[in-house]
Amino acid sequence: MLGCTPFPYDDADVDSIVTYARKLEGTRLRDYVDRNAIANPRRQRGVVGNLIERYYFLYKPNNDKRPDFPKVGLELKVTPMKLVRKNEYVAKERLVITDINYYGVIAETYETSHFFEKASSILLAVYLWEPEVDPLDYVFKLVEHWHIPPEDAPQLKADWETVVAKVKDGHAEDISSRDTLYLEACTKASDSSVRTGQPRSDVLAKPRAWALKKSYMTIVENKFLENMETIRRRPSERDLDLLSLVQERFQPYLGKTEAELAAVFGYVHAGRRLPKDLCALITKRILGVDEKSKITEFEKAGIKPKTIRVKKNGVPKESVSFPAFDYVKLAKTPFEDSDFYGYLQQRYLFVIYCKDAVGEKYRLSKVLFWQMPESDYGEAKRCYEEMQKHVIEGHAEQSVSKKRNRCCHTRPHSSQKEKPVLTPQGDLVGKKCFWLNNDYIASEIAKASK
DNA sequence: GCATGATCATGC
DNA sequence: GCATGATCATGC
Repeated sequence: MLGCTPFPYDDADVDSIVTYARKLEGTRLRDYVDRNAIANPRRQRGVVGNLIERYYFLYKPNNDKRPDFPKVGLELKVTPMKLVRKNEYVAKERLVITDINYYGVIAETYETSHFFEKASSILLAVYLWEPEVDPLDYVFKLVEHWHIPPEDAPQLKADWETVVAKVKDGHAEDISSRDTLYLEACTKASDSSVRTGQPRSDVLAKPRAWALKKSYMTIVENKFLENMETIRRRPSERDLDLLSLVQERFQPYLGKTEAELAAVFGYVHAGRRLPKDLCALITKRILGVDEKSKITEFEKAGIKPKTIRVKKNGVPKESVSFPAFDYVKLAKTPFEDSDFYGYLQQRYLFVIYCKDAVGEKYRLSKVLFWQMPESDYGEAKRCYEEMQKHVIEGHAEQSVSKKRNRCCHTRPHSSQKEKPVLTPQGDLVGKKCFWLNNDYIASEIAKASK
């Protein structure tokens, strides 16, 4: 049968292609490619994918709109993962699916869309990227025939529609990756000054492409790993996007006190106080996920659950802390490259408990997805740079007080017993971290509730 | 009562 | 034993 094709697989048979592709697992490009045959063996974008097409699947990379395996509508995607710590792999990049044509997309529905067609059948080949390693020596970790999982379809559709709605409103120039959870409209990297037309406005917009987010791809690629659980949807919930699903699940528990919730889920034990991470536990239980598991949907969208206890006056009892920072690193890292900047882009599920007007008890009052508005990054940057200035001037022990900044401050994050850490001047100072001001959080919660 | 400092609890 | 998230404690 293989004799019918010029390939080492039957290009009219998906199974044959996938079976052949799987043999990549555990091997390297070097196993198929003669180094001398490669004219320009530089590290460059897409080089691994191109070489695989040419030297493993034995076809010429095409740039036209047809699928890579046109007879069966199968799209090949070759993409890197990297190791961030022991046993923890993350996607190194988003997975770009296809360009967005602003003129075409407004005539599509999600189900008839170009994106849907391209994403419906993907041959995913994942290799392990390593610094300082020749691309020919990257090892392929995983080859999968991937389809859109049914449980992700509602969220992907919601994301797709969010982006397309902006094009329909004549605001393609306002599209941002921040608008969506799993699927994003990412800018095309080549030249950031390029602009293109859009159908319902004369304003030029950046050209963009549909891409599955990095956080999403991390989960797709880790799916063979354990301790990750998907929220099991009831039939009536099948078409809900993530926020609606979460809100629906929390609905029956709103108004209950922490003690009541703890009792419902069996966390009350004589002579023992309630666990400190009760909220995180309860969130998982309300969503029907084992307490030891991570929630697949939250990981895909990079969402962290966070308890917020709100006092009678509407202000959270505590500010929200981030991990401690390194003085030496802080001194030499610009805000835009900092860990802090990364944390600010974190998306949260705020699980909000309010103290009721009469009693003294906190009651579960609402859940809310939150992300810092971009318009506040400038204020956060001011805080960062003020702390940076203290460190550079040899006053690492000095914090940026809450009164000096609308959004954030710095504070110690260690006990006296814990050992101090080095500053650029070689002094030893107790660890500190950035915090989001509780009154800032209060105003953000109020904004979202309007 | 708030801002800031200090410490606890848990998981790896 | 440390990193991280959550919360308590105290001094103005």
